[in-house]
Amino acid sequence: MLKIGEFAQLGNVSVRALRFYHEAGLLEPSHVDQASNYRSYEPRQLRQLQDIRLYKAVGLSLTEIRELLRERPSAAELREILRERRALLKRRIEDDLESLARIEAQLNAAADSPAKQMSWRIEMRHIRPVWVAAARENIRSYEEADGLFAEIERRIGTELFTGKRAALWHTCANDGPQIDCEALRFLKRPPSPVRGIRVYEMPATRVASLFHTGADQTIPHAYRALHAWLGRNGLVSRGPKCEIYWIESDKGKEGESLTEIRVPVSPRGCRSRTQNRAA
Amino acid sequence: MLKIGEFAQLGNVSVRALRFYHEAGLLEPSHVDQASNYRSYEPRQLRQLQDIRLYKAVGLSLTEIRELLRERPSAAELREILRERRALLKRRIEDDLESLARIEAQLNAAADSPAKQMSWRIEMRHIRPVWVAAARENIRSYEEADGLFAEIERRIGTELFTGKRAALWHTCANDGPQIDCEALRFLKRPPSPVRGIRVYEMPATRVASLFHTGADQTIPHAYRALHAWLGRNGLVSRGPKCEIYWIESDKGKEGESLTEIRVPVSPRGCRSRTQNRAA
DNA sequence: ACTTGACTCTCTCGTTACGGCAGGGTTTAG
DNA sequence: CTAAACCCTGCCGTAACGAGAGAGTCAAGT
Repeated sequence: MLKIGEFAQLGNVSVRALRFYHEAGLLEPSHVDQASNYRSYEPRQLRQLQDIRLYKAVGLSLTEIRELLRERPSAAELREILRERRALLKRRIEDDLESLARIEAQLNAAADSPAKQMSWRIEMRHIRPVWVAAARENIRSYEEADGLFAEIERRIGTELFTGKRAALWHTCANDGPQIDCEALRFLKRPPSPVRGIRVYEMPATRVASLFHTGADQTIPHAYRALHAWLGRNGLVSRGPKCEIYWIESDKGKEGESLTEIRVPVSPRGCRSRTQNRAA
Repeated sequence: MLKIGEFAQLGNVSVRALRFYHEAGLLEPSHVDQASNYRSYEPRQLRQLQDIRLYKAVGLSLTEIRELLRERPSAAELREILRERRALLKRRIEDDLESLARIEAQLNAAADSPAKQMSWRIEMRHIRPVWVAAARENIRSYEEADGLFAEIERRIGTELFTGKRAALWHTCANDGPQIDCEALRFLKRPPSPVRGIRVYEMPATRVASLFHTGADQTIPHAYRALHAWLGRNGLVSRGPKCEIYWIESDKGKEGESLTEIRVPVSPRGCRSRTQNRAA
């Protein structure tokens, strides 16, 4: 019979932890004095304490450990649990390393343009599938896009809209004389069929996303930064870029505007039929 | 000006988190309505939110992030921080993998002797340096060790003792006719010089430790398990094993006894002059 | 003007696995 | 007999929010 202090020392845990395990039903002292409430433990209980520490080291929570102790699992079951844990751990490690790499890329980006002081935050995002109404046309100037939006808004009740205006740029001025613009509105739900307007569900995608604030002239800078970032992160664009006009500024006060640029990406070396020259 | 919900959506965080960041002084809304307490944010604040998420991804605490945001660090400083984090992460990963490996070894140990049902828990422990009083002699039978303990106890006041009796077995019955036993008592502090008894400080060591309960006859099983475990973990013994008699049983009720066995170890391939044949 | 639904506010509690007190009883060695 | 060393219960604090209650606000449609 050991007092709690000795038992704690032998088991390499704190007295406080032992009391906690008692309260949590993980390790019941073999005897509790009626009068003084002193706990005592028997030598053989050391084994159970060591088991608890073992499970803790694998990353199990005390609740899970309690279950395990109750069920007295076989070695095979233990190995199974261990395998799961190992897999989980490896995933976590990979995630960590990946995010570290991206952060490093971000820092390098900052170093690339130290004079500019303007460095962009670019993130990967998972986009859920969403229903859209679209009007696509070849236009000669960016201003003509307004007409496309107007057409969507004429054909579809505004009460179905969610979010703001957006556009897919299948081809832009950089790529040649043609500007192939698909004006978009996001919809709350699949609408009843509409004539004159294409309505479809955009599939889920992974995109690199960048937010641009301020005057529209600086948007090309943002694009250059985005493409540089893609290169550093071993990614390639695999479709038309999407702009979402979260805040559209009135002429004169352009500082207010907020535009999100999304480029669907896949790892370099991954071929896709939807690959776009524009990217 | 964005309402908190929109801002949260654009920044990929929860409304709750934004309120929390406000309270914590991480991200002050650009405006709070006097009457309704509604928070509003400006588009440019998105950048700061993204920074926060970036730092969080590196593993910084919100407190640290707050400092960082206040100090507006240069890219070079950021890289420094990142390097630290990366190092820390790598250490953590290695630790995790190491403990996983040990646990797997433990499971294999259990598989080795499924019939026995008796599987031992073996752990690595770091032993702090400690002062000891020792009496060492070649003896012919284990019972003679009692005499050595008696001698220590005669020569040194018992008020200096801490812990229980222990013994270093430089040579044991397995190794030949000679049993080279060093009886030990741990001391609270370095004592004044004593004649007739060797007193010295045992250095810090890493040991593999195993607790044995029950009848003394099963101790050899424990030793075999311990050596098997060392083999599986790529460790070799590098000195005399130490037994600590935490509970010494009276004859008749041997179930109560508790003996710790410690073997000082080093990674395989690591040579040492104190290497002992007995191990 | 009224309602409805979508937002928003503050406040409190819950989470994990204990650590660190305070305030008071117990054991043990000298 | 007393002092030191243990032990007890009970309460608060941790990090970073999530969940939910209960109440106030906003925008749109009737």
